[in-house]
Amino acid sequence: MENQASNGRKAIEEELNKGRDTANQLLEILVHKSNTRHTDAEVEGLVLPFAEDLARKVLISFSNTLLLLSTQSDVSDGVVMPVAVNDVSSSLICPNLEDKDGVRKGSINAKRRRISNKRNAPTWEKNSSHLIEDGYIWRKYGQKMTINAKYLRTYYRCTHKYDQGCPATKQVQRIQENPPLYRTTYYGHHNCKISLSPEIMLEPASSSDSSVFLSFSTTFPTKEKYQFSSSVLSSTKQEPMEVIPDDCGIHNQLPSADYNLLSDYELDFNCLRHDTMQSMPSSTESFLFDKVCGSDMDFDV
DNA sequence: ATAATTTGACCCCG
DNA sequence: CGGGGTCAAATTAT
Repeated sequence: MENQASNGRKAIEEELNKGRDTANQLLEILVHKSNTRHTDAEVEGLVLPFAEDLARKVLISFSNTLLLLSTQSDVSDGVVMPVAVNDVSSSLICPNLEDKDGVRKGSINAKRRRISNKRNAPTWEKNSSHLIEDGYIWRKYGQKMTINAKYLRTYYRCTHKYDQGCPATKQVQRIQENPPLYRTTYYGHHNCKISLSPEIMLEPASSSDSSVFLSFSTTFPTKEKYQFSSSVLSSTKQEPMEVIPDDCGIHNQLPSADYNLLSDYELDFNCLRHDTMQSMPSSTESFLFDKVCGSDMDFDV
């Protein structure tokens, strides 16, 4: 019992640390942005999405912390396990931004002429020790063994490609086995509209119960949902082939625990959709603040 | 029943 | 022609 409490405390600390780290990353991005000359389009198309991602993570950390705090005082509702928030050391590479050493000056000009080719320059890419969830719903449409990669590469497109004509795609390339490492490369931008629950909108100034994301807990009455969403991540759904069953031992600590936290895995509520998709057609699909930067790029079209 | 994944074929492009 | 990306029919999951 005291153990639980200390576990909870530890988890809280971890969450806070994580939030701090993420905020630092965000700061770095912003500083880097202002130190480097980028066109608006570059900032908008490359920097923003990542910054947004980081901001989201910060918010998640807040939410998790709050959740932990509230759960701690009400232990009967569920056991809070330390979610082994093994730092999601994910590094981001913005391929288009990387040439700050003057390697390729033309990119600024090239920003709009990518229409010619189908395979455009990546929007951004990210290495991660786990499968990235980014808040969007992806549909796998292929996989390939590429010539000089030892591992499979899988191809995903936005689920709304056909019903909304959303052009976004991504590739996930496993680049390392032992400490699992994936490179996720995004192409194109989402223009799909997702029904967005107003509660989920970012509302920095709400003073009282600012647990913005905790609205999930109200959206989903039972904690099964949480379990579901957390397990789905590491097991089947997303990257069946490529998924590593025992995600770098992150879950090792947790027997069958129903930890209610949103770990970085669940970070993006994408996964929550799995149980809603059939049953509730117009449901508040529950995720995404992506609307925030919904100024769909000047790209293409 | 519908939706997602699997997987070999197909289709460019260099 | 080969490689990488996508399609689509069959299969599997929900």
